[in-house]
Amino acid sequence: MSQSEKTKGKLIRSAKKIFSEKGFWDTKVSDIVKDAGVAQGTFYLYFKSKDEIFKELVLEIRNHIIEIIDKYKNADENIIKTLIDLKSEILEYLYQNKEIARIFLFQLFTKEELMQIYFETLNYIEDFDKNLIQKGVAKGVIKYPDVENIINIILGYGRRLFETEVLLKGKPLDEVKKIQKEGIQIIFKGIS
Amino acid sequence: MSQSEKTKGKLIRSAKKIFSEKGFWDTKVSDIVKDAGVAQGTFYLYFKSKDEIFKELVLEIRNHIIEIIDKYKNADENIIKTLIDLKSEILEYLYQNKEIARIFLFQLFTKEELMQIYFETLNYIEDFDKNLIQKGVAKGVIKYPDVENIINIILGYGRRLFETEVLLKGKPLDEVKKIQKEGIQIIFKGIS
DNA sequence: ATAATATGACTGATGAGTCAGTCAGAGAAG
DNA sequence: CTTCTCTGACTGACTCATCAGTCATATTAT
Repeated sequence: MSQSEKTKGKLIRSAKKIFSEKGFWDTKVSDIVKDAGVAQGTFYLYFKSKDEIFKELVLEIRNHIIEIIDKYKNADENIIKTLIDLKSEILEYLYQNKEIARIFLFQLFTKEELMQIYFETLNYIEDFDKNLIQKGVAKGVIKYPDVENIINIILGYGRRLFETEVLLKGKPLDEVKKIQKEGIQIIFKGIS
Repeated sequence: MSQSEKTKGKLIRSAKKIFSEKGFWDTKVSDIVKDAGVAQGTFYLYFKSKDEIFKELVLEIRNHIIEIIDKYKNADENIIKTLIDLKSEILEYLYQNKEIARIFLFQLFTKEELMQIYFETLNYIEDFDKNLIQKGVAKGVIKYPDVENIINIILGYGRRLFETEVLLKGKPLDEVKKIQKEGIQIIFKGIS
């Protein structure tokens, strides 16, 4: 790895850490460079601005989530299994990247542009879920017809699970996966 | 109403509006006073600091939500009805106070002190729900024993419903209440 | 020796909070 | 009734600390 790649990496690692702890506004560029062990000027060799590095982190999550979903785009196993597997994989990614996950969930709501990225990503998930649920309704496996509302239950649950069980309580991944699976099964029982 | 009460009221109204649009950090005291039609100095006759007025708004929500829950503390109708009524009442309050609701849901995550108020409030709701659900489990009405997980589903859903159906889509209160009732019934079917 | 990296003191803008001063109107004094 | 004084509410130009971003210079690697 070249020197410059190393330095940029250090800056990104420090930025993730500090943005996730203190949020965008309370994080000073001077905090990031101090943590990374480089000078203020060095930061600007790698990033145009504080805004830019922040956006880069946010896009990293968005892109990864979209990638995961795309893998499932042509899965045609049974509906509930697909959903459980997908949610489990997203959970795992967020679990392994708690810092940027925290940024994504909590720190995007003051900048219009970042909110758009957030909602765009959410929409992508919603569309996938909607498609899946609609198949279930068509097949008659799912009796409750308000697809939007089902998605509200599922997505609301997913977010909350990550917030409380992972971020607040710090439960291990396997346990949270198991809980999530149960939760989804319960929801499916409810709409059957 | 005295002159000074009027002025303080104007400042609070403007603060709600602007904080909810732009968040804490992007809102300048100069924005608030401009909107309220008073001078910068006047602001500091009524509030010690920008932090203070923000916190005042946040506490307003917390206190109101706690009040609502307390009303239900000794209700002993059937479990699902109590839950639906409570959630409906909280929904209605947030609906009527969208601006501070937006602040409460999205703007508290950069200041440690404010996050504590957020989690404290959430805890209050959780405790109430937990108590209710536990009764259901004891009675045998609810078969699924992981009370925490049930609460994850219910609370996650509540938040999400408000975010998408009220704040994003702007649906009328009655419709959202109806949707929420259906959602809760589905969850109950799932855990029965 | 030359290019690639890094440095950190500096600058300029910004915005929270201050404070000396204005002013309308309510009584009191003549 | 009119002049004087007092007071509560308000004003806005100013101060001062804070930071994002710059740049002339230094160091390191090839």
